[in-house]
Parts: sequence; structure tokens; C-alpha cells
Amino acid sequence: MDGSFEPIERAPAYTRVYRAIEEKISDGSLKDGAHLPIEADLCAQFGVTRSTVREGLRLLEQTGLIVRGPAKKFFIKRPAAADIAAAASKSFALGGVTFSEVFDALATLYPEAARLAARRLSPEKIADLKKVRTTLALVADENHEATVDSAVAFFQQIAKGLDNRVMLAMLQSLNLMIGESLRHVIARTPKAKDRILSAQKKLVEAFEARDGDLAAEWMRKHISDLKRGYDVAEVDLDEAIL
Amino acid sequence: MDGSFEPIERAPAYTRVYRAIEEKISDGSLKDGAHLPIEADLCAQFGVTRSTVREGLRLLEQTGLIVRGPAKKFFIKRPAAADIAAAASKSFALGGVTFSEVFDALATLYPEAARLAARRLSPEKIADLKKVRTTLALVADENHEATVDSAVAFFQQIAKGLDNRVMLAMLQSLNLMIGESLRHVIARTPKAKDRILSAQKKLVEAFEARDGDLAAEWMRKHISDLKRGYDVAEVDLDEAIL
DNA sequence: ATAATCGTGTTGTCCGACAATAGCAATATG
DNA sequence: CATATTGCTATTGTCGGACAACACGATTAT
Repeated sequence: MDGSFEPIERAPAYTRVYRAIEEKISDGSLKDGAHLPIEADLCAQFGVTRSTVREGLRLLEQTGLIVRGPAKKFFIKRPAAADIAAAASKSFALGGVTFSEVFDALATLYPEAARLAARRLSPEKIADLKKVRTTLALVADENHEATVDSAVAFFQQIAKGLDNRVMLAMLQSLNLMIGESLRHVIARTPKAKDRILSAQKKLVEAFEARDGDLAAEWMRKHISDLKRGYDVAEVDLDEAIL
Repeated sequence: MDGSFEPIERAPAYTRVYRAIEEKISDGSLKDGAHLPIEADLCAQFGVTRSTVREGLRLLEQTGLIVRGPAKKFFIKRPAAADIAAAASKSFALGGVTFSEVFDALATLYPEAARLAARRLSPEKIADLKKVRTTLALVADENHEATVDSAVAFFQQIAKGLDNRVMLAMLQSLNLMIGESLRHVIARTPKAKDRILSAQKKLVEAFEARDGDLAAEWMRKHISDLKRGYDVAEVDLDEAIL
């Protein structure tokens, strides 16, 4: 033996608490929906004090692996696409990404998503899309809130229909990032509702015809139309989305 | 006045510590790279105890908004694409996404990324790509480690060249998710290195010719070739990537 | 039977103390 | 004089215990 030693594992106890629990979640010992033991038990099991356990819990909490149930108890929750999307879009915002970066991604991803959707969307999902569109048709022209909600919901439905959690999360995070600003923009865009409605119509038609190329093409147009709204509203696309 | 009251803000103190600091980061009061005050000062400023402050810090830490500098001090760090990618891919893994979902996303995103790259990649970036390829050419056929590293590095370079942090993060998270498994797969794929090399060659040529369609097409082939490796290695694509 | 009350288990917060570290200054050693 | 060692100090990591706040369920009162 060479008499040398491995560097001893020297991480703060709270990170080890965090990792230990994360480990048990990922290997399935702690199943989705199971209750986490109470803090006192965790203390006993890990042999540390509550302060330490609680710091570890905060790490888990922020990661989204545990959520509060009734009575403030924690239970295990494997992150869903929506969680990942929310966390990612928040980080992007804090990281200072710009509108043009988001639109760039939007213009790249969504047409392909639409192409896939034409192939994969179940008839029920297409029906849902139509429903979203009908809802939009019924709202007043000046009701910008509802207009934006419908426009985003339409995107959301397409994303959901892909039956792929990875893509869903990515598309959703894009939705979240434009959603807020779109509210301000649409209010300044003339005939926004009509434009959105007609794009949605073409898209639904393409989906029903299972025509991926067509769907991609209309999606492209739809997005660049939305983007044009930002120009009209004189939003600086190089500005951070905040 | 209507005599009714707003529900009072009733969140645990540690989350308010978290939000207060996050707020100061996002509005720029705490600039990137600035040191966070020491815990004792934070206690004084917020009027809470260290335990509480520390729980708030753990939330920030996990979000990636603060990182440890020398002497364990924290300093502010706005999340970069790499951080977001790492967090997202970890969450995806914990959420149990499958290989086929990842490949699906890969096959959808990367060809379009390649198309963009053909337009945007600077001559320097293209030169870097060539360098990655040359490195790969020099490694031994049996050196699967290095082969995978190069293959992933090639993807990485393309992603970086898009000059878009949103897309970079998304593509990088995909890289992270396949990277690990690719290691096992490539070892079982005959002539993997040669196949990768020739795909990279075609891609570089397409980039140099600024031919987006061609780049997208070769990327498509490259990815489905990689995917085929999983079939050969008899990996169940409906398995979680873990 | 419904509402008010009480108990109990658990989380949220506080306090105070001390160990473990990292960085730096002071000191010893050659 | 230069370098290695030691000690000092500021700060973080962990501890232990205490109590308030709160949610829930059981019990009692009306």
C-alpha cells in the first residue's frame, strides 16, 4: 500500500442530507407522493440537528423534489414538465435573456413542434385546439387579457399533444417567457385577435390534414406575426425580458 | 373605503429572505459578482436569526443565484445557460423521462439548430468545429471515452455558435442527458468513430457552404445514426434515462 | 347537531454557544 | 533574509434547547 489517503468526503452536513434524500427519491425508495418523515425523525436518522436537516430540506424544496401538502407536511414529488419549465424560465429571466433570443428559439422550435403535432396530435387533442379557438372567437376584441390567454393556451395545447415531456417543458418555458410581455404588446396591436384567429384556423386545418409541412409553415407565419407586434409596440428586442 | 382587508402576506420568513435577495438581484441592486453580506449582517438587516437567514440562503444556493467563492463567502451569480441546462437535465432525469423522449427532442431540435448554425456560425467557430473533429480523428478507435467526449463537444460547439442563450441551454440539457448513456452505447457500436467522423465532416462542409438545408439533413442522419446505436446495444428506449 | 374549545403533533423562529475553516499576520527557524 | 510554522480573527457549520404559530382531530358545550 502506498500510504496515501483519499481526500475525505467533506461536504457540509446539510448538503449530505439533501443528497441522501435525493438519492432515495431517484432510486425509488421514496416514491412519488410519499410523505417525508417529520423533521425530528430525519434528525434522528441522520444524526444531526433540526437546523441542519431544515437547511437540507430547503435545498430539496427549491429543487422542487418536495412540496408542501396539507398541514405543512412535505411529500415527494418528481418534477413534472411544468415545474421544469417554470424554473427554467425564471432562471432565463434572471440571467437576462433578451426578447430576440426567446423569439429566435420560438421561431426555431415551434414550427418543428407543429410539424410533429400534425403527425401525432390525437383527434381529441385537435378537438381541444378547436375549442380553444372557439373560445377566443367569442371574446370581445378589446379583451386583450383573454386574447393573450387563448393564444398561449393554443401553443400550450400543441406542446402537450406531442406526448414528450422534454419538448413540453422546453416549449412551455418559452410560453412563460413571452406570455407576460405579450399582454402589453397585444393591447397595442391592431386586429390582433383576428390575425391570431386566422393563423389558428390554418393550423388546425393543417393538423386535420396531417400535413406537417403546412403546419410548420403556418406556425412560422404565426410566430413572425406575433413578433411583428413587438416592433409595432416599439419593444426593443435586445432588451432583457425581465 | 370598503372596510375589507387584503389577506396579509403570510409566508415563512426564510422565503421572504429568499425573495428579498432575489429581488435585489433581478433589479440590479446586487450586481453579478458582488459579495453577499455576511450572515450576521443579513440577520441584522432582515431582523431575523441566523437559522432563518441560512434557510433562505439555501434556497438561493439551490436556485444557483449565489455561489461559493473563496473563504466560503457567497457571491452573486446570474444563472448562465450551463447552469440552467444542468438543473433542467437533472430534473428531467428525476422526473423519469425516457430515452425516446430525449431522442425525439434531439431529432427535432438539432437539425434546426444545424440549419441556423449554417447561417450564423462565425468562421472561427467553424474552425473550432474542425479542431474538435481533428482531435477525434487522432484518438484510438477503442478509446470510447474520448470518442463520446468529442461527439458531444461537437454538438456543444454548434449550440454555442448559435449565439442564443435560450437555445444553448436547451441543447445543452439534451447533451447532458444523452452524454452519459452514450458512453455505454458507443462501446458496443462497431465503427462508431468512423461513422461519427464522417457525419461531422459532412456537417462542417455544409456549414462552410452556408447550406442550411444540407446541414439540417446531415444532422438528422447523424442523430438517427446515434439512435441506432441504442438499438444495437439493446437499450430499451422506453426506459428512464436515470 | 353544530359550534366552540382544547390537546397534541409538527413546523417556524429564536437564542446562544462552540467547533471547523480560511485567510492573514506574527513568529520562529534555517 | 526567506521560508515554514504557528497563532489570531472573522465567518461559516453544527449543536441543543426553547417557545410560538399553526393545523387537525377529539372533546365538550350550547
